[in-house]
Amino acid sequence: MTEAASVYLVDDQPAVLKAMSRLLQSAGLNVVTYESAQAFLDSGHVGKAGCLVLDLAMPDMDGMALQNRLKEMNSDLPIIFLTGHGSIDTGVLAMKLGAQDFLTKPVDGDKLLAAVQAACEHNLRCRQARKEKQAIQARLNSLTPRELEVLHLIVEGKLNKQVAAELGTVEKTIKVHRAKVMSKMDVPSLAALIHLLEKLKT
Amino acid sequence: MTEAASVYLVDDQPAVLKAMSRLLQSAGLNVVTYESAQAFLDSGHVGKAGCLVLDLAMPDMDGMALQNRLKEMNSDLPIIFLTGHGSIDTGVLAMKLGAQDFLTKPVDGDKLLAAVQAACEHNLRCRQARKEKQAIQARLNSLTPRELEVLHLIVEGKLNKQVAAELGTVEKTIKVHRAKVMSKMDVPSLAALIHLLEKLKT
DNA sequence: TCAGCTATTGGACCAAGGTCCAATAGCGCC
DNA sequence: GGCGCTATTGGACCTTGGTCCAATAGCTGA
Repeated sequence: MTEAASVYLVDDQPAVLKAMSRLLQSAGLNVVTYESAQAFLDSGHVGKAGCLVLDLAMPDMDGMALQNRLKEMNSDLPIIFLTGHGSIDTGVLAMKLGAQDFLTKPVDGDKLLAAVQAACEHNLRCRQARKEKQAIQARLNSLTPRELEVLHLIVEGKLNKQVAAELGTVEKTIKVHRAKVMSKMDVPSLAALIHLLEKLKT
Repeated sequence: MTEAASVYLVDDQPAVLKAMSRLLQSAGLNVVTYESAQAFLDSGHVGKAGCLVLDLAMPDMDGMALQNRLKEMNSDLPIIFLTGHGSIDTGVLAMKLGAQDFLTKPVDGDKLLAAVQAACEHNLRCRQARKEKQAIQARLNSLTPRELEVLHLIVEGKLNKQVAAELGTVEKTIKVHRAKVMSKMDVPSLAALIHLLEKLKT
């Protein structure tokens, strides 16, 4: 049904990767490992389901830098940071920037698993919400510019005649556009249309 | 216009209170100080505008405990934690539980001021949103049970006749209830009504 | 150039919503 | 018992929305 979630492990120390990989796999999780942030970015797994377990301190691109990159890319992959010598400030900053969790090495297996679980669930919800939004957006994109104008005014609660006045045309024309909008957006009622657009906002 | 925001300082060390108080006041902020979490709770300032600057380690009730209490009380006062010897874990935990910020002592004056500014702005938005919700809720509460039933079905996009069938009555009756609903909720259109209820959800 | 999409409009007609006035019935409170 | 609120219903009437069929005009890509 839904795409299987994976845990993407990024750490510059192969030994750490190996150990954590074993831990997560023994809990029945799919694991993919990378030895650098760039390697993960290049892998094309950015938009996939699951979560990221990320070492904070790495050469070239460190964990926070990757977090920023992902943010720019509008990714919704939750990030669990791991750090050996992080400070309170970096931990707090990472959380403020939207990290899912921030754990210290040596990591407690149970904590990591719990964090990964929570992250995957969160990601699942995000992905579903995103999918839903995309479906709605696709329908919106199928509207002609004129239909879009009419849509906006209708959703604002304007009457057909008011819309007509605002757009410099007559009510009959608006009726046609309105019917087209309802049909293209695939909604049976004004209420459903508004609910649909509200979902897009959040 | 809007209630003046204050910074509520809680620390068990009077010297720290005094120093921070001076710092914040010199930036033009209203400051109120407390030497214990309980003292703040007793002060009745929980629902007021502003933000809380809270020492983490205190006898009796510590900072996190106060945070939990406020959460239970459904407060939207943002909390900025201060700590002398906090760990990464506590910092991350506090942020996960919704803290506005988590700073280490000795605190950098600029950082604290910036955090307080951000917190106050956040609080202002929260308070406005809450106020709006309360106003809507008040209108909802003025509806009779029957009107509420009708409201829900209408917002789902049902036709008057469908609502009537569902409630075991006739369309005429629903029209009356519907008119009452629109009047009591003070909206000019179905669209506005739905928008109003959507605001309540978030 | 022609087909297709878009925007526009007209007319007719039906369904649905909104608004008057008016009336009945149950229920709790003074 | 009477008053007020709530729920209910009827009828008349108007406005709005939705749906047919039909037609014109501009613009664009094949």
